[in-house]
This record gives sequence, C-alpha cells and structure tokens, in this order.
Amino acid sequence: MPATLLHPPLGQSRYGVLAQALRSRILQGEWAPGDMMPSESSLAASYGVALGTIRQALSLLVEDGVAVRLHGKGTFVTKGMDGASMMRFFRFSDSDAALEPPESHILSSRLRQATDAEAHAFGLGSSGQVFQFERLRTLRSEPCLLESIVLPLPLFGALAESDSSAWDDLLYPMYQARCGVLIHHAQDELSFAQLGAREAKRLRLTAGHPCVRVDRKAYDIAGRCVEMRVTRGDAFSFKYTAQVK
Amino acid sequence: MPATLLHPPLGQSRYGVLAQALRSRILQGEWAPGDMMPSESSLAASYGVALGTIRQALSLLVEDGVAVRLHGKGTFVTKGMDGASMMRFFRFSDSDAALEPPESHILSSRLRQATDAEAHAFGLGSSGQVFQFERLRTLRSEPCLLESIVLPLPLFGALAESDSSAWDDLLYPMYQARCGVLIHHAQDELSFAQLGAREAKRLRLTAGHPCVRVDRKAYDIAGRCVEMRVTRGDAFSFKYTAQVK
DNA sequence: CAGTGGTCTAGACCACCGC
DNA sequence: CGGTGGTCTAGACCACTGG
Repeated sequence: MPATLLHPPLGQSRYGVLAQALRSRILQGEWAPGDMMPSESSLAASYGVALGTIRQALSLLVEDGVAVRLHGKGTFVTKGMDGASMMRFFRFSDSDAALEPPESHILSSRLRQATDAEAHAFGLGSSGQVFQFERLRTLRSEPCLLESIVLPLPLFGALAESDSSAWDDLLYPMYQARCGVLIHHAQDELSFAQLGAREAKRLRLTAGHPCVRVDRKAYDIAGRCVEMRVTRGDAFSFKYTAQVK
Repeated sequence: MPATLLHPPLGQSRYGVLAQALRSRILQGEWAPGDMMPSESSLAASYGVALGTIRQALSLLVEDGVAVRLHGKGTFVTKGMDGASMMRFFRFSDSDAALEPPESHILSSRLRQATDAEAHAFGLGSSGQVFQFERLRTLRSEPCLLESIVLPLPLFGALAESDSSAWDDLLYPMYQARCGVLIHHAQDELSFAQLGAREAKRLRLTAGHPCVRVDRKAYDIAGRCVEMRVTRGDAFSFKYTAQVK
C-alpha cells in the first residue's frame, strides 16, 4: 500500500493529480497489464478522497486507454494493442472483406547506426544503435505487404539477439512478452509512391508499380516512440476508412 | 419552458433519457446552432433532477459533438463543421504545409434520378431525385482536386434553384445558411485509381495518371446521410495522417 | 451472497467570464 | 458583482459478477 497522499491541488484539479499518480504506479509496474486495480472505494479510502473524485481520476485513465472498467468485476490495466486492431481501418485484397490474419515471413535483419531522424524520434543520443528487419506478409501465400521495421536498441536487445525464425506472427504481443514494451497507440501517414526494383520483386509486382506507403510511429503508454515502420503494398488493392468528426 | 419531465428510467439511466430529451429539443430547433442552452442549474430545476445528473446528460451531448461547454459562459449548441476542419488530416502539394484554403470553381450541375445506392443512403423512395454538381478546387490557380457532389433533392431544393456562380467557397456553411442542413460528421473511404480522360483534363494531368479517390458520406446531427461526394487528386502529391488508438 | 462499478442526490465551494 | 460551468464531498441505492 502506497503512502496516503493528499496533495492539495496547485493549479491542478485533485482528480488530475490522482490520475497522474495512478498512471505512475502503472508505469512503474505496480500493476501489470491485465491486472485488476484496487477497487474505487479502497482507492478513495487510501488517498483520503471522496468516491466521486477517484472515479473522475479513473475516467481520465480510461479515456487515455490506460485502464478499462468492467461493471461488477473491477478496473483493469489495459493490455496492449495486438496489431490486428491497428489494421481495422485497412482493407487489402479488395474482393473478400474476411479478415484472415496474414502470415509473416522475416526476410532479413541487422544492427546499424541510427539515422538522425531515428535518434531524434527514439530519444537516443548521437551514435545510438537500432535493430532493423524486413518482413513480408502474405495472404493465402500471396505476397501483399512489405514492411521495414526499426526498433531502438538498448530496449529491444533481447529481440535482436534472438532467432527470427522463432518469432511470433503478431509483433506487438511479442514486444511485450520479450522486451516488456507495450504498444499503446500509433500514428500512420499514408502516401502513394512507386515500387523500387527490389521491393517489386518481393511483392511479385513490376518495378514502378503504384504502391501505398504507410509510415507508422508507434508509442508506448509513457508516450515514447518505440517503433518506426514503413509498409508498402499494391495501391490497387487498398482501401482505408476514416471517421471524420 | 417544456413540460417538467421526470421519467423513471426504464432499462435506461436517467441521464441517458435526459440527454435524448435535450437532443430532441435541439433537433427541433428550440436552440439554434451557436445558441446558449439554459444553465445547468436551471435545467436541473426544470427537470427536477440533481445537478450532477444533468451534468452527465450534457456530457453525453458534448461527447457526441452536439454541444460545447465554455467555462464561465455557458453551454452552447455546436455550430457545424466548416469543411476546412474536415481536411485537417489531408495534405496536398507536398512542398508547403501552409494551409491556404483552396479556391472553388463550379464546373457543371444538373438534376437527375437517384441511383439505387443514393436512394438507399439518403433514405429516398424509388424515383427520388438528386442534385449533382462538379467542382474544381485550385491552389494558387493550380488545379489540385476534382469533386463530384450529390445532394438529396427535396432537402436541397433551394440550392438547386440558385445561381451557382454566387455560391460560397465553403459548402458546409452554405448548406446551413441556405437549406438549414448542418454537417455533423462524415466517413471517408480512401482508395487508389487512375484518372479518366475527362477528369485528367480538368486537373491538367494525363489520362491514366495515378490518383487518390476519396469517397465521402456526410451526415447531419440526426445521423441522416445528406451528402455523397467523390474527390480525386494527384496521388503523388497527397498525404493523409491518421491517429490509431 | 459479498464485492465491484454505475447512478443519483443535495449541497458546498472554487474558477472563470462579462458587465 | 452575479451567473456560468468545474470540483469535491458524503452517503444512498442500484446493477452486474462471481463464488
């Protein structure tokens, strides 16, 4: 049980301070992803605040996607995204909308010096190292997506030293299992380009063929960028749906 | 002042019922877009509920984007989207990110029978009529986007009968001013295609040139589809940013 | 059944806005 | 200054979950 804090709000609301305190306890691993947090009433008691106040604090965490409430069961720390849920707005192979998870094939991997952009995004010092690998995703053995993935190196050392043939098809759960990195959200930038010769060969298309290019940066709960990824695929079998509000 | 309702919740929470009641009063025009709604305390009094309950109801409206709260001033009915805000995730002419609003040129317009898909989306009976027009958008006199816009006809009669040369560059505010239609949200579907000869000429590109195609359906506050639009532009000077959570 | 989150109340006080 | 929304309290009762 933590120290019974009762900070008076200083330019901040009390529930905002409480939310930050709870967020910190989650980040420090006091409750693992999937764990149940203490009940609202016990949190209220231990922090010496009213129930409604702690509920507002928890609501902030729920909005952030850090916690989820289950009526009658409790409040739980979020489990990370599974990668499939991040593809929910995309559609490839226009005919069938059936969502079979594509297979995954690692083509190559290597360690190298981080570029300036990577060092900046990952918060690495100069001469930071990264681990990069290429992955081909297939649907019923048909190549559909080519991915180039870059990970910052102290953090993903365990992955870099492991055998890529034993990797899981779903990367994000594997990041969590092997390196304790939990993907929380991401930003995708879509653009169109033409395939280079090497890429075209992988995808069984011709050089210069139109392709979609998705530049993704993925972040953990703490808001640190922990993955950069470029995905390419045939432009003609591509659809993306966005809700604008 | 409306009848002082105090429905006991029947499978529903009280604040949910209150939110629906307030939503109805907005849809019926009791408070126009931009108007201030009654204060929370007066609403609570007139409905005979506690302040916290009416606040939860209003929070639902705020989540929906139907109302906004301004501390110290009041709660206001949302003004519609202005079209510019719906482009905030797009970028054309890759060089400069400066957001100049593109100019608008109406190329043609006509009345015609609705297709099955349009009749279904707009909720028109068979033999429903629509108003369709084409619009070219330019940036510093350079063509960049070609739009084909379809509107359901009883609703947009005032527009169909007016002189298109006097139209505003921003369509959505004009819909509201002339036809009382307020755009609340939209769904965009991005895909990739090639320009036809006629389209290419408008955009000063060659036939077969790669283009992005954005299929949009726009909805009013009540959730009715009130506009269908297809936008085309050069695929290579296009970027789209999406936040994935 | 006991424990959880969800709803609702009644009232106090604070922070912000505009006159 | 009065009116608005924002925060916080203390407590009651309901609805859902699981043993």
